[in-house]
Parts: sequence; structure tokens; C-alpha cells
Amino acid sequence: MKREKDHEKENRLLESAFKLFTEKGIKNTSIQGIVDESKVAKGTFYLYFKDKYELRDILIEKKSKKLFADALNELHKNYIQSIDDQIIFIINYIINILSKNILLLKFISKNLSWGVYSKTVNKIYQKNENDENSLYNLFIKGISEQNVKLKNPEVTLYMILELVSSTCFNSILYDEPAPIEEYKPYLYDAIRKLLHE
Amino acid sequence: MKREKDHEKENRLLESAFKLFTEKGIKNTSIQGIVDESKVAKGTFYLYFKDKYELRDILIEKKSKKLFADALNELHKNYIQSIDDQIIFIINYIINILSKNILLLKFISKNLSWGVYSKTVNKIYQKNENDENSLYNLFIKGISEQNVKLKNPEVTLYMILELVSSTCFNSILYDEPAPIEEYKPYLYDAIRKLLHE
DNA sequence: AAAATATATTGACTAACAGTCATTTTTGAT
DNA sequence: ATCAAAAATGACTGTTAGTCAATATATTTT
Repeated sequence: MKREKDHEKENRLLESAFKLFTEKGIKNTSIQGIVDESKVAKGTFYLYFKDKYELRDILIEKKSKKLFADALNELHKNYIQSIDDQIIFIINYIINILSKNILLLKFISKNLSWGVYSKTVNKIYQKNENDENSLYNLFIKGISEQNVKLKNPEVTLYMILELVSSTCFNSILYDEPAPIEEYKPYLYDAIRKLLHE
Repeated sequence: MKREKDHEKENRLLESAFKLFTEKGIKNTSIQGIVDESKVAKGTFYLYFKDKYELRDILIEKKSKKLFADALNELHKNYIQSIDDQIIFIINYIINILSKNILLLKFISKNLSWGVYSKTVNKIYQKNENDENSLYNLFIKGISEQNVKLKNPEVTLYMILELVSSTCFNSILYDEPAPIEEYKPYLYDAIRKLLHE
């Protein structure tokens, strides 16, 4: 039987690229630079990626997925009753991680376009996967089980996620519309408003 | 006296670039291609723009500003009393324009990153300019004059704008979270919730 | 365990491109 | 008409992306 592929070179390329992208930006990072850092040949790059931009998108997806997976994992260690509080717990967790990892935050916010973002969100959400514990199922189940009455829970959830991601980046990086610790209560307030008629 | 600079070549470069960007994407558009289309020399490009990406950002800002200016202009032709309805009027106007101009919408959504976006929003907003009729002043004045009581109107306004832009693009282009006409009532509902305690 | 086949990796090569700058053209003031 | 400042030019150079024939490694067959 064929040995399981270990993606060793592919992973080295991903991590070298992340290092260079965060250090000097995507525009100033050449593919030659990435393969040198990874100690592989130029041609190997093109076995795994179409170009620099596909690699960028894969990196953003990978790093974002990990953020949400960690948050979800942490949520399950705590017993939190209401769906409002569960959602806020996850958002709060991610804000704290990103605040401590500005390089990652800058990388995502500088390079993520809306086109790629919507695909990424769907993958994080895992809307169409039958994992009971996907972010999507957790929230939709929570909303339907609890005394939350919404005309369209799915749309509400979507709006909350979008509101959070588009405002928190600026709040952490540029203190707009307010420094993150000051902004948090307004944000959590808004989330509660959206979750109730 | 020196004749007013007419920016003729600069404008030709901007419009040629927009044409090529929307036709074949930024990655497949070369600077040589842009200057050929504009009938100017290569060097001229660098008199006006640092590189392809600065040109892209200027284009996005210009096109977005025009959208909001048109919307504001249209708003003033109507008498609309409440601030809720004014905000919804403007958003509705912009959604309608973008729905009819998918090329422009795709260009903005594919190429606008959060980093650039926050700067663009501030310029559209005109937060720090003393134009009575800037979007910012219109809303802040409206909110304070009417019976809208908000802990922090500025933050609320910011959240509304971010919520709208991040969700409408996907709704128009990909029917996510719902086709735009179906999504509109949920969005306007959310805006009203955010505007009231 | 040697040969045969399939798969992964290499890096020298080419065509395309970004960005520069010495030269030329245009403009507007005198 | 003369001149100086500003705008525009495009040939040139160094860099880079992406290709592909050649080579190395792994797997299967005999």
C-alpha cells in the first residue's frame, strides 16, 4: 500500500511563505525567495501551488480555520448556557488571540479580499458539513433550542459574523471606531440586539 | 496665470486601467497594457502612480466616493423625515446601482482589502472635513436632533456601514446569505435594531 | 534483488515585466 | 522670439514568473 503522503515540502513552503509575507509583505516576496527559504527547487513550488496568490489564500484559510477551531475547543471546556454568551465567548476568545498576534492579524486583514473572504467564512462555518460541532450547527441548534425567536436565524448569524470581522480588525489595528477594549461592550450589545426581536 | 491642470493623461490612465482590470483582472493587466490603451508612454504612468496597486486603490476610492455622492444627492431631492429612513434610503440606492453594475461591484469586492477599505470608508464618510453635508455630519446631526438615544452614535454608524458593505456584496454577487431582494428586509430590520436601544 | 514503471523533484532557461532616467517636447511667462 | 520650467517620452536594465527536459526517488513486477 502507498505510504501516506506527508506533505512535508508543501508545509515547508507554506510556513516559509508565511514568514516572508509577514516580514516583508507579499509584493516584496518572490517565489525564488520562498523556495530558497524552504530549501526546495523552484519547480517544486508549482507542483503544489498555481502562484503566489493561491498560496496566500490557502494560508489565510488555514490560519483562520485554526483560530475558530481553537475557540470552539475552548468553548467546550466551559459550560455556558445561553447562545448569546456562547457566541460572545467565541468572539472574545478570537479577539484576544488576534490582539496578541498582530503579525497574523495584519497578514489576514491586509491580504484578505471580500471575494476570498466569503469562501473562507463558509469553510470556517462548515455550513454544509455534517459535523455536529461545526460553528454553524452549534449556533443554529442553540438558537432553535433556546428561547430565541428569529425570523431567519441563519441570516442573523451571518450578519453577526460579518459585523464582527469587519469591525474588529480596524479596532485592534487602528483603534477605529474605538480601541478594542472600549469597543467590545458596544459590539456585544449590538450582537444581543441582533439576536432578539 | 497657470492654466488649471486638466489631468487629461492621468484620467485616461485611470479609465483604461479600470477597463482592463474589469476585463481581465489586475494580475493579468500589465502597465505596458495600460499605457498602450491610454496612448501614453510608459514613463508617464510613473509620473502619476507609484505602481499598479496604488492606481487600483485610487480607482476604488474614486468609484466608491461617486456612489455615495450620487446617493446623497438623490437623498436631498426627497424629503425624508426620520434618520432611520434616510440611512436606509442611501443604502437602498447604492444596492440598486451596484446590482445594475456588476462589473464595478466585482472590481471593488475582488480587490478591496480591509487595510485599504478602512481608509476608503473614512474618506467617504468625510469624518474630519467641515462639510455640513458629509455623510458623517448628516447622520450624527440627524441622530442627535431626533429622538434617537444612543450611547455612542459614532460607533453605531460605523457598525451599520460595515455590516452593510460586508454583507451586501455577497448577497448581490453570490446570493449569500440570501438573494439581495430577499435579504434587504432583514438588513433594514437589523439597522433599525442597531439604531434603537 | 534486479528490472521496469511510476512518481516526485530539480534548476537552467526564456519570455515578460516593472521601474529608471537621459533626452525631447510642450507650455507659459517675459 | 527667447527662455526656463514642467511634462512626456521610450529605449534600456535588472528582476521575476513560470516551463520543461533531465534526474532522482519510490513502488511494483518479474
